[in-house]
Amino acid sequence: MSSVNENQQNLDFVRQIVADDCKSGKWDGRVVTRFPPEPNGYLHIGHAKSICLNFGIASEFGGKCHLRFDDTNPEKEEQEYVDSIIEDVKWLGWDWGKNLFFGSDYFQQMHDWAVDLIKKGKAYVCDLNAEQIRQSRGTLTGAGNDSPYRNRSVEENLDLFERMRKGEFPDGSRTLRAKIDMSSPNFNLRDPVMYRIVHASHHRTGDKWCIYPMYDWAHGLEDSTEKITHSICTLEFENHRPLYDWFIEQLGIYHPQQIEFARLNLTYTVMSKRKLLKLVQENLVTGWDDPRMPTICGMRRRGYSPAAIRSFCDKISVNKFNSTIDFALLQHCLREELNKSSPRVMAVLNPLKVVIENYPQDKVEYLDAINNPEDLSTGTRQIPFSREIYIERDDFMEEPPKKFFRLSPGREVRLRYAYFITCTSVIKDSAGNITELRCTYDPATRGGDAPDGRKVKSTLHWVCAKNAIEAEARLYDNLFTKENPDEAKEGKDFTAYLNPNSLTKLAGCKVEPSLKDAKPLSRWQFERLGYFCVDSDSKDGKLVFNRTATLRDEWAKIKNAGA
RNA sequence: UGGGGAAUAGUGUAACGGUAGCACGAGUGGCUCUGAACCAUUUAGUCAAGGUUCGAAUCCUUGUUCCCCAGCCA
Repeated sequence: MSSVNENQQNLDFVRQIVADDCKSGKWDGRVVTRFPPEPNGYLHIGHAKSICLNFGIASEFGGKCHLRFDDTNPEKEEQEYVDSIIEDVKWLGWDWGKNLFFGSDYFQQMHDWAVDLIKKGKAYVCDLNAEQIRQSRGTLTGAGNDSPYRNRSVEENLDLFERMRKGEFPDGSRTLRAKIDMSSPNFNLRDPVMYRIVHASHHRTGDKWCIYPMYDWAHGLEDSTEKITHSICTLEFENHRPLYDWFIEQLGIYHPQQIEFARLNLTYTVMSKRKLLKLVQENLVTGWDDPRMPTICGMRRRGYSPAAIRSFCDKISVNKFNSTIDFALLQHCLREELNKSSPRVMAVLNPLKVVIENYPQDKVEYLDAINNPEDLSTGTRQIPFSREIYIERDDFMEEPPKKFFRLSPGREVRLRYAYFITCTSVIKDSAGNITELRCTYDPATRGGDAPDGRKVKSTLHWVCAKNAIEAEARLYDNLFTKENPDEAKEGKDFTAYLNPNSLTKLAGCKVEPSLKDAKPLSRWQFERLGYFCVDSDSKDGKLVFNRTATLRDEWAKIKNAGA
């Protein structure tokens, strides 16, 4: 936990408010935030922004952050989502201690407060159906009309509300509404619905209730009950703040401050739960945890580390206007973190066999390789080398262009941690495809350095053919081809911009033997290729790797510029 | 058309009346047993027009553009 330095500048606007409040003693120095997801979907990177904001503030200011499920709509919510959300927040590295709450735990209290409001003449039972309410709500410029049931007596309202609660009326037949102002320019104040009748089983309260509170009524009460100081939510709730305040003021209960910030948008992705759900339901991806999804579980499976996501949330800061973050920034945060933390290993994705003709037939020797040059405390390992090895097909060109430094006929390169080799001949099949390379090695360059000081332009990764492990690699690209898939042309929706090449499966990859017992979710850097993560589909003897991200690739740029 | 918000390099974000800075991206060079990392360096910005002021991204006025709101969703 870090504490906020008094002199620290550059606080985002939310932290600035919190800092000011701490200074003025507004909340007696308390800082209590909350992350209040509805358990109706999986968490995504946009939620991570909110999670890091709320838990981050609590941590920095010596406060607490509650994890609270806003489970007021039994028709959409499920235990499966509760479980996944708990797992994801935990995985991101945050701890709510004992402060795990559910809005549904407060249903009785909310009900009693509603009765209070009825008694004060501030709420009434309305018999209009949904369509009638919509029609009487008015328009952007014109006031709405009072419900004909607006002036029922307190006694009648009390009686009807009680009968609503007992289940005497069918779904949608009545609501409890706040009596505010049907002519308010703010729609949220035009007698908003507080309770609706829904005879549905709730994942936690079962059939105890058949009336369920609406978000606006419930949320402030939840915050108030938990003595939240700063109730941080997204921009679209700005219009709701007057209602949030109104309910709490009418009840005369503890009053937290609602603060709104802009939600996250990322290029080449969609972020709404509805759209992500559609991708899952229509099998456009393999599930919520498809490594191409911006969900936390998808990113975890892809190989993102919690630290990388936290660093990203840190860098994007928080503001009050909509913006779209360049996916490259996320990628930068990822690489920055994985570069420090990932053990290096050699793997060949598209193998090309190389026979070293002057190397003894049956000899196998072991060479020292550094596990992580960014962290030498991780030590070294030994990798086998023999007469036949695999190199990357892309690392050889028969007729190399000027800036191609890798292997070509007659050229000498280094095999990482091993020897200098020179290509002596190219073997092709009848169709003219290269099937094998013949090379010679210089025994004096063992380990990778030439005693005579001569240099090579390039170092290649390789895997010993005799000891290689077969593996599958799944390479990912953006799920969408368009920077903003939401900006769909007429008659199309975001799915029209799905990238047909977002997944490439490569079978027959060769990885070094040290990876034999690599555990699912373990993260590695395949030297010169990128960061890879063992997929949960891996079984004994059948390793599957997800490419988390490529390394930055200068040669690819040169190549593409030439094309 | 009513109400609520917001505008700073390509992108994101600081500067709280006193030198417009940082990060990502892009470019160039260096280094290199990863064409990675790292180092150096270049590029490029205050929505517009007025006003206040010695001095304005910041304060005032007017305008422009963008986002949100008419669920018994959250």
